[in-house]
Amino acid sequence: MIVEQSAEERIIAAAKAVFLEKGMAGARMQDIADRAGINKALLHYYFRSKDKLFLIIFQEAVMSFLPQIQSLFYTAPDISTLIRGFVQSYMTMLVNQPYLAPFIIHEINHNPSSLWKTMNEPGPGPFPIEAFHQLVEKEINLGNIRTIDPFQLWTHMMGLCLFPFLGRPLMKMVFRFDDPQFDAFLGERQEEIILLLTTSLNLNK
Amino acid sequence: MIVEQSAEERIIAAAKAVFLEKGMAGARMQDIADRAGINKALLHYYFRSKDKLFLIIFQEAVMSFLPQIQSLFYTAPDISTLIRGFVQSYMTMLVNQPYLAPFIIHEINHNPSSLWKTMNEPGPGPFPIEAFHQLVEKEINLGNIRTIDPFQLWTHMMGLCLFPFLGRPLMKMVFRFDDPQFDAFLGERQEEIILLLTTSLNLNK
DNA sequence: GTCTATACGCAGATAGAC
DNA sequence: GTCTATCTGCGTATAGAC
Repeated sequence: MIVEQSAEERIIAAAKAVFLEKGMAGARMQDIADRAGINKALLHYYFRSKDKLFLIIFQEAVMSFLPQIQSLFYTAPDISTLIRGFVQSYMTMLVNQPYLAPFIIHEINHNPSSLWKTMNEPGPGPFPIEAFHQLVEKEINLGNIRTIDPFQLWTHMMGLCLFPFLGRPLMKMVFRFDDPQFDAFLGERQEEIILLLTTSLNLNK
Repeated sequence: MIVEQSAEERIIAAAKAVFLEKGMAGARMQDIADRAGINKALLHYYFRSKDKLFLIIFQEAVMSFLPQIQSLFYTAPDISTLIRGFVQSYMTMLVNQPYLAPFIIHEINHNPSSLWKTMNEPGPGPFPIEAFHQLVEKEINLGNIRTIDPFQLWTHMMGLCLFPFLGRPLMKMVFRFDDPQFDAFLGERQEEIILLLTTSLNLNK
């Protein structure tokens, strides 16, 4: 069933598509208006400026970019299950939103202040780093994994999952992959990352 | 001793600084002229357009971004030495060029065609993926490392080293690190990456 | 709320003097 | 080669009719 969208909803959807693909500096209000099926003036009627509209899209994007793994912490019986669940759900999300990672990386490096605006909002923080910290230390004390800095482990997980979505054009060129080959590579990568992390942490007893 | 630079050299240096910091869409010809100590007209005298100037800087950046590890292949006695040499030299380069990684990632995703122009130039290819492929397969056949797709290993190495330089603002926020803390984190990261890779490949006998 | 028309500033590129 | 002055188009934002 097709639902009628209000002008405001159509603008948000259009702005999200254009900003994520082109970035703040490359996006054009005209493109957003065209995609939403309205004209430029109406954009300024609903949202005063390009900056205001961008901030809304940016904040929404940051929230979906930072892994929402609170639930994983409370359901995963051990860190092996956590890693597996994280890698699978995070990479699936990235496959479905191919522009998200390059967008976030670019914008946080060029306008860090908008990142802080996002963080100073009410509600639960975007990522429970303390909980992750405690879980890793618990597993180390139990002798389940080797000694490792939780910050380093977090960076491993993020970097291993994210890089293919950031460097895709480069990798396609260096590897001489076409799109189907790259998709196959991504599919195999989930298990490879899980294997890499678990073997290094001594989880594959 | 201070060497006199020609106007053309000063422009290239200024363009490199501005383009890497702001990106193609965010860079301004006026900024480049100011930094080079000349005026806008002279930019167009030496380089016909912003696009032409950008392409020069972009090609140079890609060459320094793709690891130049040909020499490592011929001097490293084994893959453990290769990994260690790669991680140390690559991360040192990235520390010294903090804008390089975000710049490349953004531009290749927004103008992939310029990447192909870069690659179709004469001279040695930017990265000897075949040589890497053969080395990994040789080590697998010798029983020195576990079975692994060389493309996956390459992606591990790149992603693990690069991500902190791409997500720095995000990580500083999530980890609540200031600059000295982040630098210390980067220093420790080199050995952590080497440990992660070697233990997972069964190289730490 | 939605539109057309337009004001305003900015940035890339050029003309032409020296 | 290097400069000042200027042209031109584009993009954000606003004015005002309906």
